Amino acid sequence: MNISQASNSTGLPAKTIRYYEDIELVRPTRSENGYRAFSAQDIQKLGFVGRSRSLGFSIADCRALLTLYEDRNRASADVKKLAENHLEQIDRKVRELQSLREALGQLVEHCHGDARPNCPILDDLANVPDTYPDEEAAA
Amino acid sequence: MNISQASNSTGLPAKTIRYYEDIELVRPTRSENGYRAFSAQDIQKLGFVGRSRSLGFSIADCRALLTLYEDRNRASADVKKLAENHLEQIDRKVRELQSLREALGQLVEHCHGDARPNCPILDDLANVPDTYPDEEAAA
DNA sequence: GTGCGGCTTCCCTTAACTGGAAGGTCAAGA
DNA sequence: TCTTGACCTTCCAGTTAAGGGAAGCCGCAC
Repeated sequence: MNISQASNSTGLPAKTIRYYEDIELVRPTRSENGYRAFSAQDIQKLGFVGRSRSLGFSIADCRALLTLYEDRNRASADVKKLAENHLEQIDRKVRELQSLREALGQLVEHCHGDARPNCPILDDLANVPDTYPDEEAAA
Repeated sequence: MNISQASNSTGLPAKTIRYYEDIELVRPTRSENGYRAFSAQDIQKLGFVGRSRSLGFSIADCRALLTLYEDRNRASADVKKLAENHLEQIDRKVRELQSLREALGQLVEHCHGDARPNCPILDDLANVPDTYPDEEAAA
């Protein structure tokens, strides 16, 4: 199987597949003409990595998952631990983004957004903490 | 003001400040000995950038915000628009992460996580869609 | 034999820094 | 005066996970 067919089978761009070979996630053999030759197993591994990546696992995680995947004596607890760590990272990121969203949302809400130059968003970024940020000071 | 003092005042690492000079976000003057000399305005701009960055704005956004900040005739609508675009990006990212979290959470939930090798997480990544993923097929 | 698509390698670019090496500057202490 | 140590400088490389593009084989159809 040539690289373009591997690409079609996995949904991964050819460039990405070459990159994955470069970092030794897969090791396709070579045909006599020098073209990469992907086995069904290679395709399987590429698909595995693609799905892992789409779940947000890093390449390092994917490598670990592949190793576990190929280890017939692995403990599912090991896999679960890896996935749970990743889950925690996701949760952290979501919380972070939400608090950020909150802060920026506040700012946007208080900006009248017209042709006048006065702008609470810029004021806040410039660290001119006036009036609105907390209502307690405005009482 | 030397770079370490600028760093203390703004909370930005010295390395980052040098980088910001490199990409011309700030243009500190130089002392006779070649050291960077930061004015109060420079500090103000660095702080502005730091706060914008911590709200997740890209450097390109920061540059635009700085330009607006320094434009006495800017319309607050321009700033608001930039911020709102950014808000949308954040919302998109949060939704994306949440659906990802959902998918991975499902997988983790169904993994018994013990010493046995059988693991639904790996099965899913290997694209062996059996039993659990949708209950409709298990009926 | 020549065109064209597919394949190869190689190098550059991305975003936003961070780390580290080699070397100049400055103030204090022996 | 010399030295030590902290601080400063520039420059180069590395990070993540690829993407773009150039230069040059390979293979097949016309």
